[in-house]
Amino acid sequence: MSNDADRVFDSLASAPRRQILTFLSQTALSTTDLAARFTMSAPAMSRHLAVLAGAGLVSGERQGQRVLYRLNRDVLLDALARFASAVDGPLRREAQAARVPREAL
Amino acid sequence: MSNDADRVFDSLASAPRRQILTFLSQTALSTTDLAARFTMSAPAMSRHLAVLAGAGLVSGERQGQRVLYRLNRDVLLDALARFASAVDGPLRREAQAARVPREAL
DNA sequence: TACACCATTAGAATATTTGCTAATGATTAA
DNA sequence: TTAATCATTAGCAAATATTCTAATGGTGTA
Repeated sequence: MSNDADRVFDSLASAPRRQILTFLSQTALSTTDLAARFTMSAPAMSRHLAVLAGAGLVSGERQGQRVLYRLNRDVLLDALARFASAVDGPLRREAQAARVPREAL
Repeated sequence: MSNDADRVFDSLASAPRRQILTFLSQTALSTTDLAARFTMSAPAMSRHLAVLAGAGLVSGERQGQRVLYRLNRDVLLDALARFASAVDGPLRREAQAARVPREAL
């Protein structure tokens, strides 16, 4: 019964996973690359990446032996924006409708 | 060792808690009010509210027997915006600097 | 083929979360 | 004061999450 927002916010509840996303916002990295940056075992990192991928926040693409993970920036920002809209109170509703598209910021 | 962001995102990992925040975005509500809307015991709701209050996302004010909880909208939106900025890649950095203040949207 | 390396899955230990009921505090009203 | 109501804390059980090491799978190279 878990929807997209559930998976995204479950993913973001982990500080290491949020940090992973910030690393991936700079460049694509492999499981081992990331594990080294975290002093964390590769299996543990692999699980974190699986959680993030399950939420659609990252995508892994095999490049030879390695699997390069990249951030799906739009999925993440859309989820944040969607929830931000949901908690924007009645007074801000019309402002929401006239919101400037993210690309224009 | 948990910082503000940790507490905010830990809070948001729970679907009921996210829903609580959307309810509170409309109006202040008491523990019992909220428990009734969730088919959840009052103690369970009280704990959720304690978690949210610990993250600074809501504030409770006693009004006679009841305790009215309100959403601290700015704390929530600031946390979301801060993380969104952190994952905005290099290409968007300069756009960030020129970002339109939230109030102007 | 045989070996090395990277990634993932499996299994286990520990810790945390989440829900309940029961008990305790706090406040108002009879 | 006594009773009623709302909120919270305490104690417990079940489920989940996080980490490790060991085992397995996939890929490239000698």
